[in-house]
Parts: sequence; C-alpha cells; structure tokens
Amino acid sequence: MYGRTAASGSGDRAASFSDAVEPAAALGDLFRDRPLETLAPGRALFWEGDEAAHVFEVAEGALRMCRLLPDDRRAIIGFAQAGDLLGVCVESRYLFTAEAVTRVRTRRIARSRFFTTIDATPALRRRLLAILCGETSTARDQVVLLGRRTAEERVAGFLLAVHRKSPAGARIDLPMSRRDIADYLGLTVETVSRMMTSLSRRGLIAVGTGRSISLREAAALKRLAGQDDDETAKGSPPRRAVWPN
Amino acid sequence: MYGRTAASGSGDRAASFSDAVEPAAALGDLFRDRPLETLAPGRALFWEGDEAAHVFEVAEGALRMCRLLPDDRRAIIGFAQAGDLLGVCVESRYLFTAEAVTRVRTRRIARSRFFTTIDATPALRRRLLAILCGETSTARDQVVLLGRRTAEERVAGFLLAVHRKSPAGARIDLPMSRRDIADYLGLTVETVSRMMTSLSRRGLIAVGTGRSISLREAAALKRLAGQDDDETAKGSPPRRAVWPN
DNA sequence: CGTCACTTTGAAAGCTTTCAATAGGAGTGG
DNA sequence: CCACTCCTATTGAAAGCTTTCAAAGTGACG
Repeated sequence: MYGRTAASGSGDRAASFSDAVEPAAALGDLFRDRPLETLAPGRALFWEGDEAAHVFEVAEGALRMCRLLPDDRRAIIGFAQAGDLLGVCVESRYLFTAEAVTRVRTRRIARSRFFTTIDATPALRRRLLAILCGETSTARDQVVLLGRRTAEERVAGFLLAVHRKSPAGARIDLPMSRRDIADYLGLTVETVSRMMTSLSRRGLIAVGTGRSISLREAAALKRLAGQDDDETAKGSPPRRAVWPN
Repeated sequence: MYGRTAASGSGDRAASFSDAVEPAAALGDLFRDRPLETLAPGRALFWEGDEAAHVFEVAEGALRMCRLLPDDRRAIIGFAQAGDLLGVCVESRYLFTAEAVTRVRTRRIARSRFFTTIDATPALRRRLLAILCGETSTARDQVVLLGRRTAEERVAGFLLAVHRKSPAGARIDLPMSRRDIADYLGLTVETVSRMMTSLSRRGLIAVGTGRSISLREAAALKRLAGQDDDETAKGSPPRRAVWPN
C-alpha cells in the first residue's frame, strides 16, 4: 500500500500513479522525527510475504511495487515517490515487494504504532481513508488500462501520467527503465521501445538521451491515450450505454 | 467500492473477487433496518460519475462493477455479491457503474450517515479499513492477472475463484454471461468460449447446460492458473529473484 | 577506451482478436 | 405443446497486434 501523505496534485483519473488527495492533516507528521534511511537503486525496502513490521514514508526517490509469478514473469503494480506511504496493510504480511528504482530515502515507524496513532486521531483517520480509497481507485484504473487498452494507448497514457506529476515543462525524466515500464504496462520492453519510437517519429514526443523525454504534442497524446479533455462532452454524464445482459 | 460487510471465506489471494476478512464487528448492522430494494437484471444500481449519495449493501444476487472507455470498450472491475458493500468512496462521485447481473436486492444508507457512524465506532472503523485494504489488494491481483497471464490462465483462475465462493461441490453456476467474463478478464467472448471448450476437451472441466460448469480436475486447473498449492515450496519465502536495475 | 547493461531494430512466430456463420436455449404466442 | 424469435454461446478462418528471438546501437563507468 502506498499513498501520498500530504499530496496535492491533480491527476487525471485515467492512469495516475498514486492518488490525488487534498491536503489535510499530514500523515507525514507521524514520521517527522524518525531517522532517514537510504536505499541504493535496485535494493528492496521490503519483500512480498515478509512480516509487515513497519510502515514507510518515502522522503525522496522512486520505488516500484512488484509481484512475481512462479515462472519469473513480473508485474509492477505501481510506483511510489516522495510523500507516498508504503506498507500499510491490515494483514500481517506485505503483499508486494518494494524496490528502489533510484536512490531512495525513507523513514519508518512500527506498524502497531502507526495504527494506534491513526486510530486515535480523527483527522489522520480520514486521511488514511482517503489514501486507501485512492489506492483502490488507482489500481482499478490500471485494471482498465491493462484490460482494454492497446500498447500505444498504454504508453501514451503512461507518459502523460508521469508528466502530470513531474515539476513542469514538457520535459520528463523517467526514473525507471524500459523494463520497469513494460512490467507496469503489461507489455514487453521491445513493444514499449517501439511505441516510443513510433510516437517520436510522428512528432508527439522527442526521445532524448538517457531516459528523458519531451512531450511535443500533449493534446494529441491525450487523444491517443483516450484522455481527451473534450470540453464539449465534459458536462454530460460519463456514458450510459445500455448493455445486454 | 465494495467489500464484504461480515465475510468469512478464505480466498486464494490470486484471483479472488472480493476480499477475505475475518468476521468482526458487522458493518451490515448499519443497514439492518433499512428496506430492501430490488433491482432487475441489467439495471444499474448507480452510474459512474453520479453523485455518490448512498452506500449500499448487497443482500442478494450479483452485480458487476464496470467502466466504459470512450469508444464503448468495457472493463469490468469486479463483481459484488451478498454481503458486499458498494459505493464507499471518499470523493463525491461514484467511480464506476454498478449493474445487476442477476436479480439483486440491496439496502442503502446515506453516505454521510455511513461515514459519521463509522467514524464514531472503533470496531467499524477497523472493519472498513480491512475492507478497503482488501479491495486494493483484490484490484492489484487483477492487475497482475491482466498484465501477465495468458487467456488460459485467466479463465482457469476465474473458474477457481468463482468456485471458491460458491456453496460447495464441483459444480458452479456462473451468474454472469460470457461477455461479462470476457470484460472482466480483458479478453473477447470468443476467446473465453474457446478456453472453456479447450479446458473441457482436456477433461479439466465439464461445460453443462446454461451457465453451469463442473470442475473435474481442480488440481490441474490450479496448476494451469498458476495457483499451485505446491506444499513443498510453501514454506519458502515467495520469490526473491534479483532484478537488474 | 573497453566492458556491460540498457535500448532500439528486424524478422518471424504466436496468441487473440475480428469477422462470419452455425448451434443452443429461453421465452412468447398461437 | 409446438413453432418462432431473439439472444447467447460456440466454431472457423483470416488478420492483427505483441511477443520472441537475435543482433546492432548507445551510453555510463571504471
């Protein structure tokens, strides 16, 4: 589990990494006086199945939350970044592995203390509730993405999602590798690469050196990703197509 | 959002519909004296985007939670059944449409009252927390399923999941259509049908009349679905494959 | 300035989807 | 109670999008 401890951020619902929640009581306060711990790229903060003894707050860097299938296929459930909470779960074991993508700095508190404090503080309870609802919502967005969108739509949507939470400008620096992106989007590295190339050739993005990318035609990209800010249809209720039973 | 208000149930984490939570304070009590409302098959309990005025408890029947893409592609996020909670969300609008698959009976309470009561009752707060964590976990299982499993694994896993929550016996009666299953598994109706036929021809299942299916070789099915109850590997920690960065 | 890991390309293979058409079943009306 | 209609499920065959398998580029580092 993860979630911003005091995030702002908008977040088009379609394809957002973590969740947009209005600033409120800061869950981050819980970690205020805990020491910072550093994690080198590639190292795990905790493993799926391990005793969930702590709850973590990401202070810096990016992590990937992943799960492995018996035959080594890997699925990345999401990425966590500064301000996100990791390891919140009711069960006693972590449900996924959290690995550092970049150098990461975290703070931790005992799970028991986390819940005790949360339970005793109305404002924090509401924050946690919001975070959990957001997490579910994000995971479901991912379900829609994986279940019904093409490779191109996934990649376009991914780039837009990253962009939405990066400082500013058309330039984005992906902290993760193509493999991470592929495992997050349910594709292969090659397909991700091909889509990037394709978007690039069509002038929608510019693939820079390393892992930097510039969005050239955000509007077109949104159209591709199916995240049209179609203002005309904005007011109308979503879609009420009638489906046979 | 949905979740069992007082569920028992085990639930192999891989591919479970709703979530397994130990019995505790019954959230269902909140609905105890509310009148039952009936919904005919195919009718919506609420629409995505609608003002989330109520929280519902399913008393009977099965619903599908779905989302539509701009071009009519549909994704089913999950199914809800007796005991599940629907419509819990922090935001003011429903994030998906809930439609009756079978004849459904529900009870409802105002969202404000729901949260007020929950907030005032420690035991209920913990229940809700557990439900929300479970929902997130379920949605993520689905992400892994859609992102990294083959059509055959998905169908096999789906049948096992349905079986796990049905009364008993090898026989299961699917309340939903092939289309619903397809939209839930991110496949087409034809592919689902072909997989069923294939499993049937190999003797793993027997496709009865209507929507009934018998599991002939549950063990083999589990192997296919990647849900091996491999006792030997049971004790060992999940998987700690080291991934390059 | 090599080495190694990651990314990009190519070409062929594969799994699913599409498009079409044939079964099956449930419900309706004569 | 049977004929008729409609909708859902099953099959087939061809097309397509992704994946696989291989190999060539690129860039970061020591």
